[in-house]
Amino acid sequence: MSSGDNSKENSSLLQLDNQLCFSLYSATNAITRAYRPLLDALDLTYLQYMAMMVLWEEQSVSVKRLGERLHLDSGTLTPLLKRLEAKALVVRGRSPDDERVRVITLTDAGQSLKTQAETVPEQILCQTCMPLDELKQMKQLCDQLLKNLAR
Amino acid sequence: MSSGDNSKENSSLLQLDNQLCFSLYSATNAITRAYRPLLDALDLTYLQYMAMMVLWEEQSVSVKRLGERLHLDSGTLTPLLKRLEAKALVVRGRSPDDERVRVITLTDAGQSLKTQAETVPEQILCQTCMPLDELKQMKQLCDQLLKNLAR
DNA sequence: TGCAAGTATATTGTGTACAATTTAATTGAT
DNA sequence: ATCAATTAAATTGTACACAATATACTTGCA
Repeated sequence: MSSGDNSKENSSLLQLDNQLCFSLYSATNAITRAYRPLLDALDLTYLQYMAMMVLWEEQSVSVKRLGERLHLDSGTLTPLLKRLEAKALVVRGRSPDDERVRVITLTDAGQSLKTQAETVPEQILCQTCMPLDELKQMKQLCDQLLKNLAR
Repeated sequence: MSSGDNSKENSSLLQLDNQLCFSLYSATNAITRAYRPLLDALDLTYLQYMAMMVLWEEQSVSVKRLGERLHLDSGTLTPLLKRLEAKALVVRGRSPDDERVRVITLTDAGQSLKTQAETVPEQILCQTCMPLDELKQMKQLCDQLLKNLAR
């Protein structure tokens, strides 16, 4: 090989990290696909489901707060929240204290969707076919990575 | 609490898996963001970079083959490949054996971009601030998950 | 008090993902 | 040889992500 060791090292380095990033990326796409048929029954996308989870915990949040919880900005959240409002799952009000702030509040329909949603996690857990400790380990590593890359 | 243990169990179950899926999802978004400024220098998006990596390995692939490597379909790949062609990094030809098959081939410009790309992985590796063995472990867990969820 | 700086959300534009459908070429069974 | 079934890509439509910018409200200080 005319280019020798150096080219080989660069290639394998390229591969190592890419395998990691790409594995992460592919696993995320795969799990989103796994959720899809389950969430179709609730007429929610995966992101909408995540937003609803925050609301099921907090009842009422600002766009800023929701963005902090989901690590997303208003460019993603505004259209998402309009869709949830169109489905009558939330109301997009204003804070009386600060007219700039949108206050997203769960409706009764939004609240009652939680009962149906509670069957979802177990089904996904099942489909992963992985022991709980490995899933926990994975979560811990992802959280560490996210923290280290925090913008 | 009027709803008692059952509600508590459902909630924690809901949380466990969601923390996993959501951590995975957030980590993937974070790493894509980390790549962005580096890839901007190459005028590539993260997905375009991944497609180029397949091409740097294989020189020439069908859309089907590329889709198998990236776990994506023609709905995602066709517009992507048109963009790469518009940048003159690839040529979208046809197989002489089978006119249905698009054969994507690296151009000289596409090939020579590899040299610049070789500096990227190390920089990302650095930014993760994580030991290699943890990254490898993470990759292994993601690969297992992907395999178990394979469509 | 008035206005510059800051903050919260919305908008615009580009580029993924992917389901569903369409188009065009190939194959295989009769 | 022919045509139904299959296959490979492309198209259409919806919904994220996110950079860059715009808008509207609030705050703080001269």
